[in-house]
Amino acid sequence: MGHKDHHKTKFIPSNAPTSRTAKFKNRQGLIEATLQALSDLGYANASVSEIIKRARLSRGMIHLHFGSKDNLVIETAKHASERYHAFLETCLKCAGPSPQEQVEAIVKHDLSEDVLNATSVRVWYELRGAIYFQKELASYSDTRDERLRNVLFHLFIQLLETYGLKEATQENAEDVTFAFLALMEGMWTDYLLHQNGFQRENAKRSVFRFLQTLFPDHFDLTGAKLT
Amino acid sequence: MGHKDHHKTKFIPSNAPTSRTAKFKNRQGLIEATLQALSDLGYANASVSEIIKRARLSRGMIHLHFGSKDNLVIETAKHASERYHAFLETCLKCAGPSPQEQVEAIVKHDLSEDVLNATSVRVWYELRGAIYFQKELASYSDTRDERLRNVLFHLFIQLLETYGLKEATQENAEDVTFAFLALMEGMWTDYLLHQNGFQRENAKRSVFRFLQTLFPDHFDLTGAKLT
DNA sequence: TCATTGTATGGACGATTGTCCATTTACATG
DNA sequence: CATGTAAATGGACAATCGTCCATACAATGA
Repeated sequence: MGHKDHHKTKFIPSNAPTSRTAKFKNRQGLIEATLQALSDLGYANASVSEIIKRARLSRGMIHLHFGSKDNLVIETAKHASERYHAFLETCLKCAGPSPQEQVEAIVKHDLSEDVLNATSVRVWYELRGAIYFQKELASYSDTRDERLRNVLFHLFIQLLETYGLKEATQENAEDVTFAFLALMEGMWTDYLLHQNGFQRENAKRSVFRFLQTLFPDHFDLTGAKLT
Repeated sequence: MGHKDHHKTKFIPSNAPTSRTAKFKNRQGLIEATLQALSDLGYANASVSEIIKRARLSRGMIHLHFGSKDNLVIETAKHASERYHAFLETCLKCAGPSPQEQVEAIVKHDLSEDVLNATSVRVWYELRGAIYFQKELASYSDTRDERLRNVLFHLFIQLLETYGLKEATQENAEDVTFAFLALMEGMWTDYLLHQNGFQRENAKRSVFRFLQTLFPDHFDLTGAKLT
């Protein structure tokens, strides 16, 4: 069949249809509403009723767009994960090329208000808790995954080579990476548990103090030292 | 009233009744079953039915012993929290008195199989997630609370005074405490997310490497240095 | 303008939730 | 052994859960 598109609208199949964009907007709205509900009520209480109330849509929409509630939650986790990594990517691109500047960018990203805020931290915790009975979530609820781990490993290898408070062994770099990630992760937990007392600046200083101890030539208490 | 106890059983109101101990045993059983259910199914799916199935008791028991399911969960959190702190206390008592040995004891406690195991970590995560809509849980689901924080703060002050890679300022000790706690916390999260790949020994070495960097005279990769 | 198509609505459904209570069971005492 | 009290049972209850579908709506193409 190809004989019948003789005066179709120039092969622009469906460019302007407001319904398409409206559909997408509703889909997006459901995901945002799920994030909101997870944050407000936790996984246990984020029911279909609560989600559609926040999305200002009707019951059926979840089934229409996602097939099931489980699927909606998975797509929500996917969305959150992608947003996290996309923003991180941007931060790394904007920062200077030196390893210490790259590490600094990661710290600042992870402690920024865009990433470390009441809603996100809650959502990450809820999603991680749900991994056990919703295995598909595992791949989307680990922000410190292999990707980030590898980036950091290579940055620390470089730093260890430049300066040697320790020798630049494989094991050293692995340990530093491991400890650094655990440290950042722990900051998030601290934020979750002590949201009132948490001081973003203290957290940042504490991390840079850790880095300064390891690499006195490359870091000080405010971030990367430019050499 | 008072004229009628002339030959009551010597004021021992109910000493030997096996029913009392049986009741206590059932109460304890419900708490253990709740821990199990939280670990197996998560907070969202740990229903009354699932809990009593594990406790091998009848529906009504939860209401009899705890008044409500919410209350049962709170008591369970309390129980877990007390167990954690009691064991920590024991570890600190058994360890040597020097600050580096005390810190070592804390590390080994927190990374021991008694504390860091599949069930516990799951339960802590679930309980923390539930804080937002069950505020009472907050006081029981933070293992790294003020108590532990103060103990560590004073240990690090001592260590900073003995040896000065940094000066023994208030701020320094606070930062070290903060970072140390975050580091330990992060280990737990890593365990939760990568249970298969997690190596207890690597985690321990990583922590001691961190401590060694800060206090080269007091720690090496295997723990406290005895001087 | 009138069909056709895909989107959106909200009520119905059975299953399951937590709570409660009328019974039954077990045990200590008279 | 009979009696009374505390412990334990398991079914009834309304409320809510997630799923699904008959219906209504809006936009597109002939």
